[in-house]
Amino acid sequence: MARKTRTTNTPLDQTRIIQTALQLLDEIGLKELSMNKIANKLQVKTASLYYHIQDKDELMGLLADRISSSMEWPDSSLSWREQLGLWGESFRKVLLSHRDTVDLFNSSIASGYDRLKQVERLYALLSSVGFPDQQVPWVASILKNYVLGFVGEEVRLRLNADQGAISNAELSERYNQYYSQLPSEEFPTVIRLASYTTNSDWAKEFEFGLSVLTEGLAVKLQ
Amino acid sequence: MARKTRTTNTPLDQTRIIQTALQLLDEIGLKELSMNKIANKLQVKTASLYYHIQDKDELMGLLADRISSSMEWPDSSLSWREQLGLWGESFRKVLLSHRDTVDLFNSSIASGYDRLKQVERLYALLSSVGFPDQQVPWVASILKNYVLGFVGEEVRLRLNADQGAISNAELSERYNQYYSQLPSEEFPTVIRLASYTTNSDWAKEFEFGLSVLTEGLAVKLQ
DNA sequence: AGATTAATCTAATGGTATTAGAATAACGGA
DNA sequence: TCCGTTATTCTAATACCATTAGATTAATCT
Repeated sequence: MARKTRTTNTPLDQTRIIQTALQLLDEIGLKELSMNKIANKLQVKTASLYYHIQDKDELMGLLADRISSSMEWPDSSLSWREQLGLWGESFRKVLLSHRDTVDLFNSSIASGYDRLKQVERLYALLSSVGFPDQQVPWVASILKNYVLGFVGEEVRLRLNADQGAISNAELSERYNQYYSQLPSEEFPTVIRLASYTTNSDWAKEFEFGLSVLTEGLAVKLQ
Repeated sequence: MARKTRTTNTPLDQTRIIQTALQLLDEIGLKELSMNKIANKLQVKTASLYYHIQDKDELMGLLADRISSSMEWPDSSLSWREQLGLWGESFRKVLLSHRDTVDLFNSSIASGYDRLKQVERLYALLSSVGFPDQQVPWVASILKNYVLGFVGEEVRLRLNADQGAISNAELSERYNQYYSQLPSEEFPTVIRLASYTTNSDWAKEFEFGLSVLTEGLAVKLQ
């Protein structure tokens, strides 16, 4: 009965909170992720979190930063087209590495160290390629938005499939049915292309879009 | 004392709820928009809304649909490049016509009539341009994501300026200060380009990005 | 051992979406 | 004009949410 200190739990700190929040994010998704549930998982009362963190917004920013720290970068000896291609794949991989990462990135501004570091690297790449100073942030924004938009859609549609535990073919069939029952005079093209609106090869579509961008950028570079 | 029916308020219906919600959205923004506040503005108890609407998600979808119904479409006699340029401007205008419209569009799937109608029109345009059937949804997605991403960023940065009631030049100055205090060995490019990261002419940057896309698409069409 | 600081807790505030079931209003027919 | 039926709105409750002030406990230093 004399020893008290032994029973104490491992102390709380930002790193442990972020780690647990990230784990919980993958289990229940961003919309369900609450301070209460994070505290519960840490076997701690909710208010304790606020000693280590300002508010939920800050925690979300830290989460986003933590995730983007695992980004891999292409070898700078490659051609700029190859570098941009690999950058895109790498960024997409990061966004798919944890649940709802796209929403997380969209709901917090990139002010942490790791996310700013990605900006630095992309700026440097574009600058070395030959884009004029004014256009570098513009082009970076285009590229970033493309990947975020694409993966956002990819996840939304895949989730639709997963929540029903349904295969890609079945999902396609379901879409076909939905579109077919639309008034055919109002939506002829949507109906005609119904079978193409579901995708079986996301990587291929991703690469197609990225190549549209790089071709367009190549024109601007001339 | 005999007449009762006269004092009754105008009856509630979906249209009136949507109208009021839209008004309130512009006043307080999407994050503050709650069922309680909508009901208050309608001088009605919150539960009454649920007689006319399934849940908040449905209401948000109806809102998005209502907003996108005001989209204007370019004359189909123009060249496809001009049509895409005008389409982009028109879509951007819609997204700027009400507060937080980008977030609204991103948080609800396009299943209503008006939003599907926009998809139909864009598909038809791209199809008539000569894109193969498989690529039409891909290209449409690229274009839609570009505009959504751009305006999303535009609004985020403009909000930063507005909430402090600050001019564009002052915002630029503030960014300069923030970036300058970063470690210069870690962020040389970001610091060097600091003065270009704030924009004074959003329309111009928007057009630049859209032209990158159209040039890239032109290559694919060959 | 005592005092100081750091960390966590209790308890409360004021919000959120949603629902079941009671109360009221509107309407159609006798 | 009254009655019963249906359509609409209300009351009241549930189960959450983020955040904070202030009390309490644990850890550290002298």
